Amino acid sequence: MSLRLFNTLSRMKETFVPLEAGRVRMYTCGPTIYNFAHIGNFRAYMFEDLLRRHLKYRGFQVTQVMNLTDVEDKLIRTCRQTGEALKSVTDRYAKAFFEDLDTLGIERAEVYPAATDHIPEMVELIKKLRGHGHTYEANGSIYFRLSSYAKYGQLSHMDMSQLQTGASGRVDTDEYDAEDARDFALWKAWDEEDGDVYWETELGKGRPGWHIECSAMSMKYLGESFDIHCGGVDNMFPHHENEIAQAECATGKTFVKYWLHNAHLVVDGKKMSKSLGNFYTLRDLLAKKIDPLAIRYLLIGTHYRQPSNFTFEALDAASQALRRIRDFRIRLAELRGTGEDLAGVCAACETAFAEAMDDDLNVSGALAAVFDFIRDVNKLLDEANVGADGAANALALLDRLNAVTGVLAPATEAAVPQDVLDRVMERQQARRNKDFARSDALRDQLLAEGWVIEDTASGPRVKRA
RNA sequence: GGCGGCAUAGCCAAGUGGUAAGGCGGAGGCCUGCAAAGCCUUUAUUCCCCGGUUCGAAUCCGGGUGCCGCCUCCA
Repeated sequence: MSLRLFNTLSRMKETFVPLEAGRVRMYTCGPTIYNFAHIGNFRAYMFEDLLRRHLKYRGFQVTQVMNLTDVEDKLIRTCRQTGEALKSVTDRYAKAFFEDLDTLGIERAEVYPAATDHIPEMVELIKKLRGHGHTYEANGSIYFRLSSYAKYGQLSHMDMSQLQTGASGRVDTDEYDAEDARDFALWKAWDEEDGDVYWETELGKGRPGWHIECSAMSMKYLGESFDIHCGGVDNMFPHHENEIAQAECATGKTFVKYWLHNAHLVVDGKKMSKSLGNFYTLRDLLAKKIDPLAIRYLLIGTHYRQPSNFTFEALDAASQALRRIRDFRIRLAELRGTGEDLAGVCAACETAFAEAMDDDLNVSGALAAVFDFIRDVNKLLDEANVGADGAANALALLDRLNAVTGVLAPATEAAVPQDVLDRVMERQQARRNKDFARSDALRDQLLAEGWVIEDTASGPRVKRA
């Protein structure tokens, strides 16, 4: 079975066939680095991480590009208000962004181009569009003339004549000098509010419009046509439509083959907002001592095109699920001797897992296969039929599937302190002496300190609570 | 006002025409000195509501209700 992905262009699942055999080039819309990213943002990056990991699992060589938007209206406003230099703000939040990616186990993309490092590329692209007659100038700014591109709206399937200007309430249309409010800026002429944020270019003194960076940088690193472009559903219109218009009007080629959009995250069934008190950055959750892998588990657990409901109850369930996985790995790692090689159950699990993932990244189905496997193997372990060889096969399988999901790794256990080990031994001695009052007291005491004691056939096992 | 998506158990969540995956939680049992872990049984006669199509609908169609997204720089 081959990988099928839901393409927004066709609104259908399509068999994935890359432009170049064995290789995937993908562009994923990245953050505006003017603040800490919130868990809704991370849902998008998590989905893209899952996609790249599965592509790699399926043997593709992946080149992923994620932009960092480091010049933009809000950013300039912030700098104006605080007096801090643009670069200083963006450096700080870029650093925080990468720390957060590491915390969540999100793999690094191959390239993270920043907009301000690619002004010449954007200027070149705008010049090309101007040469092809797709632009006009007004008060020093350069706009893209939408009416010059008949295919506009192909992605969002929007009927341009039905759009209500300013309906979102997000834009003060008076700010625009465009001939038609639907035209968008490619290059914005400098004005006083921009302060020292400007570039002197052939297009004049100013700064790029937001959409142009993605067209310019994606084509620079991935070519004029590439395989996959991802982003949140909110970016479908107008951002991605504009990217298509800019790229295809400049090159005359198809820009992107597969467009993938992730649905949003809600918290307790409601839109995340500061006024509702349900707005969380990753750092907010870490401050609550939440296991970042539980956040990863939760974010990954809902199919990317379904709205996901983030609740603390679900987060707790995710922690418990991780514990089950980790305990299972501990149990396997302790096995000695020889026995059942588990080849059959391993193969069945991997097939079911891969088929689910191939179906537009059905990660819920894939994880269900893993839990079926865990239950089946636990049963065999209870029957004492498995040895180190079978355990090695099972652990190797978990490692392979962990490379895709990132939630099947062993617990990172710090060494157990000697005084804890001493008391475990003391308890064991008390048990041999049938002094259960003493042994239970020691167990309670250790539990209160965060250590769980489990008595197994081969002796006591110590774990973090 | 226009366009699009979603609604499945206490919670999270698969399934999109053939009789409800999986995880968490709850209940009972096995194991255990007692626990924990693990295993077994159980927990939605039913998939937001009302109609319709069909031998058959959570799945298709129509109408509601609710939530979410977009309508010119929000993942």
